[in-house]
Amino acid sequence: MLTINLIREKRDFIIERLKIKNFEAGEILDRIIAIDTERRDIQTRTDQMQGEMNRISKEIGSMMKDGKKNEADAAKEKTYKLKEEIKNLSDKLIPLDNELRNEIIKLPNLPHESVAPGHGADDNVKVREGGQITVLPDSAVPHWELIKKYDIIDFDLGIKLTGAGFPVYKGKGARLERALINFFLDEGGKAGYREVMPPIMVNEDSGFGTGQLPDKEGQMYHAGLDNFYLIPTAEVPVTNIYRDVILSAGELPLKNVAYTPCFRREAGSWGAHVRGLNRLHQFDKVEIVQIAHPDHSYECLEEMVSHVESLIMKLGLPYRILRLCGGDMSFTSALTYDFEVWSGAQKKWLEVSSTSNFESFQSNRMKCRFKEKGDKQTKLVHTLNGSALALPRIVAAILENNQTETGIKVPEVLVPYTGFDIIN
RNA sequence: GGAGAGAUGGCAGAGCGGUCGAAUGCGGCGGUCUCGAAAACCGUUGUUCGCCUUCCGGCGAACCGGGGGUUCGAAUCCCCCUCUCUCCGCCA
Repeated sequence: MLTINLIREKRDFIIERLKIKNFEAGEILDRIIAIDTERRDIQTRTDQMQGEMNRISKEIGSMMKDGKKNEADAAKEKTYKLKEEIKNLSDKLIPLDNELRNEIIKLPNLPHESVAPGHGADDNVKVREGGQITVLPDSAVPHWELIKKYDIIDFDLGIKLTGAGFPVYKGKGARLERALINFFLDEGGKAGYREVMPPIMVNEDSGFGTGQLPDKEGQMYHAGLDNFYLIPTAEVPVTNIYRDVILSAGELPLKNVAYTPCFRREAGSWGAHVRGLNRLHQFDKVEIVQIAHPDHSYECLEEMVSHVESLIMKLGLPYRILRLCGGDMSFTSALTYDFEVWSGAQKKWLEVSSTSNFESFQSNRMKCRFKEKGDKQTKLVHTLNGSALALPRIVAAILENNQTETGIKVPEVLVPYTGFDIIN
């Protein structure tokens, strides 16, 4: 959520920046500015009247004490009309506040100056790539055949238990999944992230704080009886740890890493291109989240990018890093790097991490602020997060790229975690 | 699920219709003392919005879990909601 101050002061700048995201902001901004002007006018007037009212009430108090009942009654007479005027005016204030907020939350975050214009995936900018593109023999098969062959992930059983997109990991498949989670968590710990285990259901306030609500309501599973949402990513609970909190500059950046299952309804996005592990309703992910000082948040972002990159390198997977163009970025992000790994048998790139700086977009929703030492005023922190990493496509890539005649070779770094070096 | 009690500033905890943004203690910050530290002593100490101020700041409004009501006036009285605690029940 953009701050009202920025909107008041930099209307034209916002319009320019949002063009990069192919968003026409002019009309909304003008509406916001008009509502805001009216709101301030009304508040100024009600504040004045309320002050007058408070003064008279105090006078009545001391008159009563002094036994001047007649004077007090006369003063009461004066308040009746004033009270009514205040009510008439202040009744307008709440609807105006709501209206204002409803308009402001329609505005996406401003893209960072390094973000290229563009409309979709084709316009993303390749930052760098690493690893060797895997060349597999013609006999190589995609992961959905490998998991059947070795009986390590069972989609049909998941359909029986729940529905499509809820796989059951079995035997070495389950072990591999757990090994990856532990490996990612341990690597996060080594990089200075505190491990947390948050709830995987959140309330409405948390959903709003990170920007899932009201926008992506339909993309989350909702437990209606209690009004809880199953998290689509650990970003939601972990970032909301700092909702309504005032930090001191000295404690920044705060770094947390969390493993959670993630739940996504993925309404309307199924098709032939999302076979097997490519898209699921429930999947595992380790997420890193940073709460950063605004002056240093882009250094934090670079550090997170290096961390994610190191994970992929250690797993020995070919990868590339993309800086998303304006049209492909999320509503909430200021700058996003996507990480993709090469899936040898499908012969395509699979997105395994999205690492972003949200600047103050989430913190303004969450009211997460900090104070500089000796400073009275509060400022908004910057929030960042990244997948480090999302499991299913990593598993898909490992299975496909590492397949051999005799079985699937487990990446060396994972062997201490799995307890085996081949799936056969 | 049943019965009862409660929710006040960073924490603990008073206040139960007017002078209460709120006593007191602890903590935090600044200072005195000290070679330095501790102790002691002194001072200071929330957030949001609006108006004025080119800085420093000043003035006003609101906030005592959330929402509504009574009243000239509400932390204090009434209603609803949420949450917490205690006992009972159930239970990994």
